[in-house]
Amino acid sequence: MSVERRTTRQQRAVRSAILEAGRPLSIEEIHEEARASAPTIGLRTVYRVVRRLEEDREIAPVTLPGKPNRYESADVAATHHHHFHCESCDRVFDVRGCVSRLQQLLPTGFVLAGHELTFWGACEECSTARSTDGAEPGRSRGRQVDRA
Amino acid sequence: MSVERRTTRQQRAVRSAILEAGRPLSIEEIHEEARASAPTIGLRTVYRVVRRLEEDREIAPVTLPGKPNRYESADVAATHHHHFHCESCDRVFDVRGCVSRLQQLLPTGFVLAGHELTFWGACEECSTARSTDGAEPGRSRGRQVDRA
DNA sequence: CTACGTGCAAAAAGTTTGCAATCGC
DNA sequence: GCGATTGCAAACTTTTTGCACGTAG
Repeated sequence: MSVERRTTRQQRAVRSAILEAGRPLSIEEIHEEARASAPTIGLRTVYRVVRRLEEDREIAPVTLPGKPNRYESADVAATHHHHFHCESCDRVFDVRGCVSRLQQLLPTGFVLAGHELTFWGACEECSTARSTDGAEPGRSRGRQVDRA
Repeated sequence: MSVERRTTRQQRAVRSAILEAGRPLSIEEIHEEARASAPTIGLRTVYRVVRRLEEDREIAPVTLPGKPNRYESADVAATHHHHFHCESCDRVFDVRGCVSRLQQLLPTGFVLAGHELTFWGACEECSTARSTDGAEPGRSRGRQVDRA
């Protein structure tokens, strides 16, 4: 019945990459991050582990307009929030809070099941870099950026 | 110098399909709609005409999470609004109005360039159909659904 | 007379899979 | 040792484009 589950270095690498990122990661970002602790890990494995984590409800997909899915901790996803896409470094950040009275925007008869609010622009690092000397934060390690 | 421009039946079919739909259409929807007035039109032509209309700023792309682009009249796009995706019939409708004070949701230092608010659920036709007898509005001709 | 339209094949981009070698347990 | 797991390359999907040739403004 139950499928045997083995815990491998690769699985741990993928899991912690996502859970500790503090922001939604794309498959490629997960791959890069996971290579730090499992240098030989291939895309094949990243996709499979991500899928399994998703099935196990440990992580949740984040869909953005025009972009492939990203993934974040299911715990984070459970708290209603939205996303900011930095057009400069292509990273995505969580944005706490939301707006109210959305249903009233809809035409009569429409049943609201959910919504997604996506912001875009420049993240703190990129806007700072550009206004000072034009350096590209680009590939720097993502960190949690959130304020009270 | 100037490029000769010929007006063909196919071009007119694509243009009016989009401009008169009253909601954003996918390439496939445009294709279907255009076939009504230009029965032999191929997908290749739809893509090319849509691109040209986009370059000429007659229409504007609408990007939704996880979906291919749709297109709507540039005039409509010029008025700030958002979109509702019906999960039942897969059509997208315009939603007038917006919410305020968005910048204050962002972390300090983030520069906001734009945002997109996408709703999903059941449109009027689909929610009505399901609550009465379960009929599928599905492929019915799209019409403007908007209220004051 | 050329720009335009068409069908088809195949490129991009992203994701998934076949299968032999590997390595937890 | 056994079989789940891995990793590379290749297959797949979906959307978009290049080409060669016929059509039509």
